[in-house]
Amino acid sequence: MTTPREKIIQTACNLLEQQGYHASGLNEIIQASGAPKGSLYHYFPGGKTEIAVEAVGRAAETTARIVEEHLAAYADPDEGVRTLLEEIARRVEESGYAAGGPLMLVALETVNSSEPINHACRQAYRHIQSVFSRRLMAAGMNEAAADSLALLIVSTIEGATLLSRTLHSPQPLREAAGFLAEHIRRHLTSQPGG
Amino acid sequence: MTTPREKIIQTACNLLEQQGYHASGLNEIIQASGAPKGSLYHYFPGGKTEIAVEAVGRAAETTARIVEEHLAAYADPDEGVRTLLEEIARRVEESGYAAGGPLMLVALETVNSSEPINHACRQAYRHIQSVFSRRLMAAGMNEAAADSLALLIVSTIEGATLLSRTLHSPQPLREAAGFLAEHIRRHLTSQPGG
DNA sequence: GTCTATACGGTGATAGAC
DNA sequence: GTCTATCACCGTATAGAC
Repeated sequence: MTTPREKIIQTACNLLEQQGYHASGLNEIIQASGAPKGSLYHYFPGGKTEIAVEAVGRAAETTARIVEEHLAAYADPDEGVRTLLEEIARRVEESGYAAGGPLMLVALETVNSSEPINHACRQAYRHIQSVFSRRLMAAGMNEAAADSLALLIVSTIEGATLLSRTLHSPQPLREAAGFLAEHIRRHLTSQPGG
Repeated sequence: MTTPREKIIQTACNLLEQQGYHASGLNEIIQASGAPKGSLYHYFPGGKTEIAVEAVGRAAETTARIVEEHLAAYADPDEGVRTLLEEIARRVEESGYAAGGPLMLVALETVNSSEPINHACRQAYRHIQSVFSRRLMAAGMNEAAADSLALLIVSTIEGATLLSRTLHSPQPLREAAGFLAEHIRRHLTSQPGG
């Protein structure tokens, strides 16, 4: 069942990722989604803000699922993170550096202008952080250390994606992949249960 | 000598940093700068795009100077980077997470929509990267290794700033400070001349 | 639920007087 | 150099018919 509401949210996800909040007009979103134009405010009484909040939540779910899949596919978290970064680099490059980091642009644009959207972005990043953190705890780290390292992982991924897109090069993401994998492995092997 | 052109560029720097390109209107920039409104296209025949290009260049110079000062103030690059990150965290926190990372927002907004502005952002990041790289080479690293590590440093700073602003917490920047300093020190001590 | 029409303010940019 | 007036377009949001 693909409701008009669903199509609008998914289209908004892509447009916000590539263009950002202010550059993505309501008309553009509706037209690209193929959803009926007249029922926009029927499905989203909160207007553009509500669409963005829903899109950010959707982007967070999608991202968290991808992260989980990569982390679950390898016996060691450092290898999971490394392949995740390589996959991100592949996707960013494949899109011609037009896509990648579905949250960062909206997060920055709205940090000072929309409390509801900022709240959604915070929840999104905290959710993704928790996925990394749980995996690190399962590998033997205590909660505080896992949370700290998970936050660093998310920060590094976002920064490397930002630089890769801006510089039109996968190098920042590839550098980050090696750096993160090395750091994670070191922290795990220095743990009591390592 | 503070020409109207100069005032406009500096005002644009601040507004672009806080709100981004699409959210900062020409009227807003002119009014906030106190510059005469009628001479906008006399000083900037290229319109809004030219203002943004100039502002990005100015932001890059300012940032590079701050980085250089911190790196020059310490005998070891890892300590310079650590205090730089702490200074950034202080500034971001002090602004109420409204400012920080003068380039990232414009860089992301324009990566797919304005070639001239993207070019300015690329030059800006490359310039800042070279400041780190030169300091690492002075500490004994070879050029390739220094460039790689410098790119990672820039990526990590940008990502941590992004997360700190979004989450309204200095923690991402503080985590990044410790991890980067540790990583840099390790790389330097494993070098031949370390 | 979906449509069309429209209100209302804003945008970047230009023209021409001074 | 600076001003005012104005352009054509776009934005979000709403009203009312069906």
